[in-house]
Amino acid sequence: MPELPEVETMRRGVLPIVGGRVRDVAAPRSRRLKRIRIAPRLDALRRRLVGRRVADIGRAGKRVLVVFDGGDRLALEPRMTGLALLADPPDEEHVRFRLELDDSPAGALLFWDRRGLGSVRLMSPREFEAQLGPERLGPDALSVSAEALRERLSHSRRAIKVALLDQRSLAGVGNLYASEMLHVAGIDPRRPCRELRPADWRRLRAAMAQVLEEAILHEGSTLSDGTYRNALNLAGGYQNLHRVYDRSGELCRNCSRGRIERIVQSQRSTFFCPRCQRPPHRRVARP
DNA sequence: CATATGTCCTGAGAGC
DNA sequence: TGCTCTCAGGACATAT
Repeated sequence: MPELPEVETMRRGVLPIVGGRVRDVAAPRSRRLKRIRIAPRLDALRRRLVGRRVADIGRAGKRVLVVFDGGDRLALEPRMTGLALLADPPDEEHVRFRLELDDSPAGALLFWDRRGLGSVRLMSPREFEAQLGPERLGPDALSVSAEALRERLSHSRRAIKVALLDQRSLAGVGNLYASEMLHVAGIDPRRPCRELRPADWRRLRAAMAQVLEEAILHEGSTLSDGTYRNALNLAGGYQNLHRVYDRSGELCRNCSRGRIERIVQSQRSTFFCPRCQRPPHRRVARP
């Protein structure tokens, strides 16, 4: 489930192809598996990309962007099980797309995706603006200010955990890191955004930066299914530092007394410590 | 307008 | 053992 830290790790891992020139593109077919979304069609993609140089590797929320000279961008969207790889893939069957390169230390950039919910899309600058511009994608969670965070979310009636997953409001946070950052901030995931106070937003912003930066340092989280890998097909290490995610019934690593609970919000699992993430005391009205 | 729900997809694991 | 069922949750389309 690549979220911001995993996708940022992919981005950094793919940086060696900057300067490379596209020799060809390929979308290997597996008889057994459905085809992932690739746009435009492969022949059009080939026409537009062969001969182009890779100018940069960027990131838009949870997508890796291969930026070509001329400004077109190839957006690799991993969704649940997608990987951007320079090394040999976990298996050949699930390789969905190849960008073959000259003048690059890596011969090819691969998009591998076991479940096939991901996509590969080439966008002109106009298309990029329409599909992944500020109208569609909120400020990046790694750099958002406390003020912008509050401005984007504080009017919502939704529970804070649910709102954090809305990519239009804030880009990059997914199910796992939403639980983790709310635990560090000491905020109950069920609290409606409108009831959070300025101090809560400041703590949340600090916890967000702390958790995401720490996770990037450890190259993301490889969960028990082992799917997520960096660009060299190596597992991440942040799963060993999870405070609440997938730790139901275990002791809280902060207070050592609460037991982590699992609840369901918007059909997704949320994990929290009922001791460390209590609802706030009501302010007592003075006479 | 904001928010909620259904859908896609594959493989792992549970239960019988 | 092998079958069926459920679940995981990204983003988007559709419904309320």
